[in-house]
Amino acid sequence: MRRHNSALVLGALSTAPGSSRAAVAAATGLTKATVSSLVDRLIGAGLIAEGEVEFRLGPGRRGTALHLSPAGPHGLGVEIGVDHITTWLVDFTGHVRRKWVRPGDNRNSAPARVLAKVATAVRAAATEDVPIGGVGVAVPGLVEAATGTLRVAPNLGWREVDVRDELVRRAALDVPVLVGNEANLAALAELRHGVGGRDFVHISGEIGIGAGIVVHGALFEGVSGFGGELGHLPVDPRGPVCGCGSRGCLERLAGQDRIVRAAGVTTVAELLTALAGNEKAALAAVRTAARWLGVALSAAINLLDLPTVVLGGTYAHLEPWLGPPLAAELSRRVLGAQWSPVRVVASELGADAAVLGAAGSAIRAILADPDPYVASVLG
Amino acid sequence: MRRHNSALVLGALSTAPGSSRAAVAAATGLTKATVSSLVDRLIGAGLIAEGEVEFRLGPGRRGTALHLSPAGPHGLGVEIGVDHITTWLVDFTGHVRRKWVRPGDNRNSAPARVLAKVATAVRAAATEDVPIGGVGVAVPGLVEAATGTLRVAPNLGWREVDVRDELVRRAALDVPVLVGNEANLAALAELRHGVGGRDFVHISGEIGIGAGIVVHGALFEGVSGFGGELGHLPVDPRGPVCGCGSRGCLERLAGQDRIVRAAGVTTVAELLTALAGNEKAALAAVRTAARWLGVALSAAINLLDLPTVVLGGTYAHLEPWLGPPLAAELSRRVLGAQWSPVRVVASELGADAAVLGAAGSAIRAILADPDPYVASVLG
DNA sequence: TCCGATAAGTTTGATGCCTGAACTTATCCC
DNA sequence: GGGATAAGTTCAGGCATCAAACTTATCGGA
Repeated sequence: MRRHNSALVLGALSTAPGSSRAAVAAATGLTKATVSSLVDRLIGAGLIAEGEVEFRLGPGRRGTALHLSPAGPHGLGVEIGVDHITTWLVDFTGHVRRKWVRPGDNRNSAPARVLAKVATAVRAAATEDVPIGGVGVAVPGLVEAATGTLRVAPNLGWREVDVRDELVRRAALDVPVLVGNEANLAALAELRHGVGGRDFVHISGEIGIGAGIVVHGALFEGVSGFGGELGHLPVDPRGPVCGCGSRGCLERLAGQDRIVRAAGVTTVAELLTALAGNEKAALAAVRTAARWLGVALSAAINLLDLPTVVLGGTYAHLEPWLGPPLAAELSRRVLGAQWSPVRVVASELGADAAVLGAAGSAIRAILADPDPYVASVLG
Repeated sequence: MRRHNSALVLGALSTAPGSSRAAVAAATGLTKATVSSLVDRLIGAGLIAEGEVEFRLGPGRRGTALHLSPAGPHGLGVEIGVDHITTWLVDFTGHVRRKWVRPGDNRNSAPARVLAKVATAVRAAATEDVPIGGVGVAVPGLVEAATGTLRVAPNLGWREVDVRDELVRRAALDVPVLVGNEANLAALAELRHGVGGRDFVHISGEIGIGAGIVVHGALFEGVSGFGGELGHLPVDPRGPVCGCGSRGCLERLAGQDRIVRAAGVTTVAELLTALAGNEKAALAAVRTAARWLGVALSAAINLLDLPTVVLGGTYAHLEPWLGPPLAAELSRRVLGAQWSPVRVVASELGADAAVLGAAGSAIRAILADPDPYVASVLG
């Protein structure tokens, strides 16, 4: 009961920072008295801090602004990439406090070896003089959310790795560890820091194409956590064979590799230069990819009824060329488009969305249920 | 608090009817004392009834079985079809108490006219000597769940009809009225009475192809309630033009009409005869439809990570021929299939799943939050 | 400058629900 | 018949919420 209401209060302050106790009471439907006592407890645990006195015209006492405390529990985000391990320390309000990057070829290393490095990175971050509320780990593969097990990560060449348990053991952690798919966590970052609102599909195209689906402000992970595999939607049933065994997967037709090659260049940077120079092959390559993306996304939107598509990763940079034809394709293929047209926007988060989301997932867990953390602080 | 726990108790009895108070306490994590007092209240409101004394070996007092009361609030389900209005009265335990059917061509009638007939049917049902807990209305079109507004129903030729308000006004109802898409409500019926478990896509193919998505035992309706439009997934981007303005929609390639025509017959009955007689054209037509269905469903499953496909409506009858090639297509195209193969099963509910689900949605609302009903009974 | 009006935040007593423990009831088995 | 076991009830205690009264802070007009 108090547990639930504490989360309500934190939620109100998260969406409307700087609210007074009275404003929080109004927003949550609780009484001022209840909010007062909950806020006292949350301040005691270091989750909330008081700020300036409110500025407002007219009569009446001014409220004291409340906000999530920058000294509250920090989230530690880890991204295990193909050629790097990136670690970000993010404070309770969402600001990035510190960043580490360890380059290295993880593709050709045994999982145990890489996880040992991750554990070292986590232990190093834990020596910072701030409380750690949880660790989030982003992995480029299928993750079983409930257990934190990585089923398969094609680009790492990993299979059946119990990332959570391994990490808890090696880093001797006493805080929650959450493991998630890269694309899903990037979508979480978009939800917290981005422009997608509370309902969207976030597409992140690096080597593969992943999607994170956010509905009513919550990540939709599917039944066992394998949801959002947009890259393997069959968009051209008679199309080229894919590594997954199927045919005509989106990844083959609109993936970064395909676009770059069709444009007659070798890197994304070159592609962008070519596009800026209005080179025909590049423009056509992007337009074709947009069409295929449109087919896959219209499937997703007809099923899930989402108002917004956020282009992340490499696609964010291609948005000026990719966005309009994609939007056109969607307006043609989405059944409900005439009532609520689908918005296509570019993410502003860049390539680091996944680490940011990983750190954010740890913070989000505390926001959603602060009691365990509060209890651990207050004893 | 009590509100939430009352729902917990009802939920436990709904999944395990005949449990004793002690068993409910164990299942919910509440204490025996709490369960006792909650059960007293729910019996007083007529939601729960005591049954026989438990039969069990060994020492100790026997518990008294509890179950949802058949005299509890009934759900009234209405289906507004193209050529009929069907009304079912279903008791709190899920048993059908009475059925009414009013044939009539609703396709060529003004919504007001049809809704007047629906209101008459509802008032007639309300004269039965049982308490009505709510009304559910199934409509073949896009429904905005929050407001109960029908945005468009192509087969009825309706647009922008405020079904809920109209019906409340005309039938002078003082109980909740829920309006939902036919396919979504059919999926709810499958959840309550069917073989799909707690996570599945339910496909109902009549004139169009609709899908209801159930995840973690709850209907997934999307952001505004327009989800599950499987029929308009683009499965063959270069395929035939569809009435919706897109190209290669599933409905065109695997809809009932298409299968029947491709088989060289004119009705579903003839199709089934032809299949039973091993006629080549019929077998081929169904096999082709299965392939296209597989493409659309693999999109759905890659996105949503669902373990089961339930074939409803006409497809249920075709399952012996449709199921195996569909399952094969899915195992090829679904990325997670190697870890958790997708199960394809035929629904056993027949054509009436939507009405049943509509009635069930009213009952479900009370199970999920019995307090308003309890308060209305106990005053 | 003082005082009434307004609004934020706190204190206090009452209420309602859950809990744990003791108690009653019912049944088996020796 | 009595001990053991288990269901269900009673009762005192605790905790969170709430409404209402109260305190604090600020404005604006007399």
